[in-house]
Amino acid sequence: MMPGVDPRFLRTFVTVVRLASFSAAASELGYTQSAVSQHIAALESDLGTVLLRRRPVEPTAAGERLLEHARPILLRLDAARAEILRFAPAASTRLALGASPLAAMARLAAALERVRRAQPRLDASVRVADTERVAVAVATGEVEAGLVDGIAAPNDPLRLPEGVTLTAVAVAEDPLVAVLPADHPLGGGPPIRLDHLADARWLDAPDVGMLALVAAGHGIALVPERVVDSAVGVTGVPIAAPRVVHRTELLRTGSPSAVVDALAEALGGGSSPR
Amino acid sequence: MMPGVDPRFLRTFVTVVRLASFSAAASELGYTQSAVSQHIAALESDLGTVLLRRRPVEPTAAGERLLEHARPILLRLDAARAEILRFAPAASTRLALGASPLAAMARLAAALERVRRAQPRLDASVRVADTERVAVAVATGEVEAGLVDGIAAPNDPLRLPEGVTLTAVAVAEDPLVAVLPADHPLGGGPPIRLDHLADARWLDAPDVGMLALVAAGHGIALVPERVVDSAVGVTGVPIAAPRVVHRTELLRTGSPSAVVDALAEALGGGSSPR
DNA sequence: CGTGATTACGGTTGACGTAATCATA
DNA sequence: TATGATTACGTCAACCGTAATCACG
Repeated sequence: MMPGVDPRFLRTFVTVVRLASFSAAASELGYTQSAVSQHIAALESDLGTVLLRRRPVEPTAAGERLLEHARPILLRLDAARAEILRFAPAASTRLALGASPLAAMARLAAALERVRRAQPRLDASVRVADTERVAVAVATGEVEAGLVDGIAAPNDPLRLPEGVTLTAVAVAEDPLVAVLPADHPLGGGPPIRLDHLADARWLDAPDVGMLALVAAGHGIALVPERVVDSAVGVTGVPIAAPRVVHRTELLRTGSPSAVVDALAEALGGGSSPR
Repeated sequence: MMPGVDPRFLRTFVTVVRLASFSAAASELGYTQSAVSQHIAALESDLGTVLLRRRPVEPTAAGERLLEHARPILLRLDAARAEILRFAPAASTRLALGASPLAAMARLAAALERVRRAQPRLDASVRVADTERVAVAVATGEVEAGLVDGIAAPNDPLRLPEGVTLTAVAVAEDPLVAVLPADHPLGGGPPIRLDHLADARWLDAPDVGMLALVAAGHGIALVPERVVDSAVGVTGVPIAAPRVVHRTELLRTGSPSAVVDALAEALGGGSSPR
């Protein structure tokens, strides 16, 4: 009567779209070609709409819309499962971490060292990936916590992928300055309004290596203030209008965990719950 | 092998928690007491954790966490279903709307009138409810669109319930002023910083009727600028620090709809997609 | 004891696989 | 014609209801 869209069907649907093939999706998911066909047929009949064009396999407009719902739903479903599973086994000694490359690695190492002093038998490991993958890994329980960074408004949490809800503990927040070649006309002037620079050429990742590019006159970059001090050939110009910071956060799920608590403590985060 | 949390089980779980009873949930959902018990047992066994304490029925800590995932998941599942179902029937003539009470009703009526001139056979209706209910009604397809209002930062969309993703078309945005009794010490002074007023007494809905209360000295209110002009006995003080506006939005799903397009057009929204 | 949750058990539904058929590049 | 999607059909798991049992107030 009210069938309600089986998530398993959604999972095969997104897989079919990703691989653009029923049979490839079947083998990846451990189904037969037939089962996949039946899944898609069930969805299409239930929703009364064609979701895929076949040969070549590609989503219709309705299919595109369904995709935008399906991915966050599946993510959240996995996250829910992973989070509750954490309640079962009493305090494992594993502490797998995710970290995006630019997040303060040295600081993480120091914090881990401090945690290990209290818990010597801790089996800690760190995997490096981009911020989005780290967030998903934390949500789905692949890792216990993640250290990520990014650009945000002051006191605002970083943006996470849709469907991912995690607790963010702010670990660091550095004001950003716009960096210009030393001879740039805007250098040395008053604070810049970012919204007046809409058509300037941007280098948006706060990677120190990029300062060389800026010095060479190839663009404008946003970097933490303190990075600029040690660089030559560039000028740091404070930003007036939309105030932005480079923010580092420890991401964790809502389920209680002594080890993660200890790590958060060691990282010395002023808490900023979401 | 990877069972994956059946949403039907989640639905009975949240119902059981809401009603604090297995049997009540069973009758509401059209199941037997036994089936509900089996649903909860399946979840608990799958997740390896006790989710509910029985007699009285209440969620454990793990159950609480699961609830926070379950509700948005179920909402989103319904939303996905509803949105795709819209693709099936070619242009129904129904236009059910939701509206929160304070949103510009006169303006809505005028816009509807204009839409009906183009489509005389349109079966339009308006249901009034609070903003959250309106948002959910739009997401789940109960209504085609919703007119809502609320307080937000300039250019920021209104906050929607978790799990609800809709397109918001800004219909109006009025700067807010703090309203004080005419004899209030802060009146006539410089712009107020809201963050300096943390412990003042608030009346947070921008309802004109409340100006009377303010005039009588019962609190401080945030209201649209232009409302203050016509009121007596109160002073409007501009706000400096966290700039806030009273925002009115037309909420709609991502699925294309000629009628809703027409309505958005008639309301004259500067588009602000999400 | 009585209300309400759990367990036992059997029937029916429906998801999946095998295999045959159809369609398209 | 070959690769790949669909349809036909049989099987088996699991979901739900009936009914008996258990437990807490």
